[in-house]
Amino acid sequence: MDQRPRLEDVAARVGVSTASVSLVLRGAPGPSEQTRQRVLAAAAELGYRADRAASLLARRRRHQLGVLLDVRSPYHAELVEEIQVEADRIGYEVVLSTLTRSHSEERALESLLDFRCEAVLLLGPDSSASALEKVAAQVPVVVVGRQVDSAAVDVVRPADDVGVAAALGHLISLGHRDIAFVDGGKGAVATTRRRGYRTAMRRAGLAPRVIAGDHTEEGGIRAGRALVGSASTAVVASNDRCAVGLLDAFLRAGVDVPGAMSVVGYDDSTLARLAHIDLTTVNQDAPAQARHAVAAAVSRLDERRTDRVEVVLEPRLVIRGTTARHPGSTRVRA
Amino acid sequence: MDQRPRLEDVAARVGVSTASVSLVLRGAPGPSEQTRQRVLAAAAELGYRADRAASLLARRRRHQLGVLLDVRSPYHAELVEEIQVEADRIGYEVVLSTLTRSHSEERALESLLDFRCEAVLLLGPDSSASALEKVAAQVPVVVVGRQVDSAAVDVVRPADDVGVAAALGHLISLGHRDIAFVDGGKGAVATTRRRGYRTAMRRAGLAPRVIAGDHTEEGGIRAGRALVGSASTAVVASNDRCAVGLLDAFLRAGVDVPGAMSVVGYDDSTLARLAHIDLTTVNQDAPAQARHAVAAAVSRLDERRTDRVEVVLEPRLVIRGTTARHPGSTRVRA
DNA sequence: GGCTCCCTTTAAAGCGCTTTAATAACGAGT
DNA sequence: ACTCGTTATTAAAGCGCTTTAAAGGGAGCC
Repeated sequence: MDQRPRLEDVAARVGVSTASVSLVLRGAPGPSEQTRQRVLAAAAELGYRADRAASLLARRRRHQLGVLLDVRSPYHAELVEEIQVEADRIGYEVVLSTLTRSHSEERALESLLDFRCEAVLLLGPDSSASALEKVAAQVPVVVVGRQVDSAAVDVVRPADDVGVAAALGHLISLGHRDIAFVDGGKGAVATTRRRGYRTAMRRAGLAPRVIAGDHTEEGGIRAGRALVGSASTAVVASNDRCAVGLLDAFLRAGVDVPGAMSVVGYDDSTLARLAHIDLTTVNQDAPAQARHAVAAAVSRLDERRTDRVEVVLEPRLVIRGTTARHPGSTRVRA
Repeated sequence: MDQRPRLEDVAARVGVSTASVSLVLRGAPGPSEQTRQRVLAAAAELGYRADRAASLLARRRRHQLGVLLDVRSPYHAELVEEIQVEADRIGYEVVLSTLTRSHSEERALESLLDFRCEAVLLLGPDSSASALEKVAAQVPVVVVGRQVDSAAVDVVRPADDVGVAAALGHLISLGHRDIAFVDGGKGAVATTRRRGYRTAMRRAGLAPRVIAGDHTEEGGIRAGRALVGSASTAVVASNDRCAVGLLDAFLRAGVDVPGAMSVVGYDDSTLARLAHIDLTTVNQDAPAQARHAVAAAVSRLDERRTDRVEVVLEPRLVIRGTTARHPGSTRVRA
């Protein structure tokens, strides 16, 4: 067996046309029960599997969603899993494309377009609104996780400002005033969170303090060092990985968390849930985001929706062990 | 623009045949410089992108490698990144398929076959040797990360027994005798490591002690609880995530690591490198594995290799902060 | 001017499947 | 017996691209 069996081979074996075989294998109405049985038997014997490239080409509809992700992000992994499940449920296939050091966002996206996905879901993309619009002209685009100022793309995102504000509110209610924010870098998601922090601080009449950082543990560690000995008694990190870096730096510097310093993360990744870490953080409900994202794509495709959709999900503050009352205002066990 | 431009549209615009356009766009020899320029210009103007399904179908070769992974595994993420880079370099595309709760390994693999990947790389698959052989009858299969008793599939794997033995050797040289192992569950990779542990312990004349567990932090935490108060003074975990769970359990139980208990992980994931965790662990050189795996696939395809290849890479023990001398044999600062 | 020869271009035949319009088969109805 | 309706089956036309054999067009040479 050097060649895989083709539709024609199955047809020949049963003694019917390829059309009949095609109909049977896709469960389309038409073929009689007898034909159906014989075709199925023959297909099984030959180990026949349809060539997806050929079916895609012949079919008008492709029922295929492209997902752009960063395979190294645990948060994306969570989203992908949920997207996959949801797509499965409604009969769509999912094509994954990840960015790597040799595969820029643009490149990975092109790869998805070459597959002629009917729609693409972009997880936390950094592309500009105009770049996204260009893509949206070809295929429905759903951006997950960040805001996009464009009428052309659908957006499903957590209300980052609300999430950050909730984190801040929690800290403020604990008596903290000097609350720093560790930045997540130049990315779109990071930018929104930083802005949310600035706004919420201003509203509370507090002075914002943004420390440079990024969305990795390393960034958190560097920021943590910068914070040691500062006036800040609490800090919000742009994401959980960064927060873990902070915890690390504080641990090494002998800064007691949450005794002397409260820390809040963002994402509620599995990391945060570890008892070891037990991080107070903000949960973004990945399953709900996945469902909405898939629904947005599919409603464009199957229901010919044309108006823009923006789903903003309320994040939920998850209070764990890294936050406590302000050291000055405490004296609890006097 | 309701339809994307086709080859024919570009051809019409330039006033040449589709054949010429195809040749130009793929950089094939033939077309004159002038034609080339005009075609490229027209293609750019129209924003033309080839339909991959159509090209794949028309082309004999597909230059496409399928990768089966678990998107939630950080170790797989690392491998995928390297595979992607390597494939890029030699002009292959990569199709990703992940297992999720709705997408079993079998299902994800089928998906890859439907894409008519020329070869598939399976990251730590749990399928039986016979199931793998069935797949290998259709397409070259490279299993990454575990042993497979079959002449039909290529294997690229770390010498897990050597890695576990190295971990054990390190602990033994530190004076430990009661060294437990936290199991990784029923998976193939976990099985190999468990066996490696048993063998190495026997060789050293020590009594093995295997604690139930799995490859998650939760599993580590449970195992850690079971170990508290036991005779063991050191423990090797089946992977890093599990080791992190152990650390967590010990921390909460007030067991000093590495003072009273040494811990060794497996994978050298980014997790382990965190200063916070600073886990002694075993590095498996993901880039090298990725390179070998891609090379194995490609040599079957491009060089018509037919004999089996098994690459066994020596893992490297990375000593960090979670291991120390046996508490009894210490008295260092007497 | 006629004839090679080489370089460029193209017509046309698929790749393996889907889909539609048409055909065949077969009773039922009158 | 003949028409009409149904239902089962298939021939054939693509889907958008690649590829090969053959055509076209000069340039160079005698």
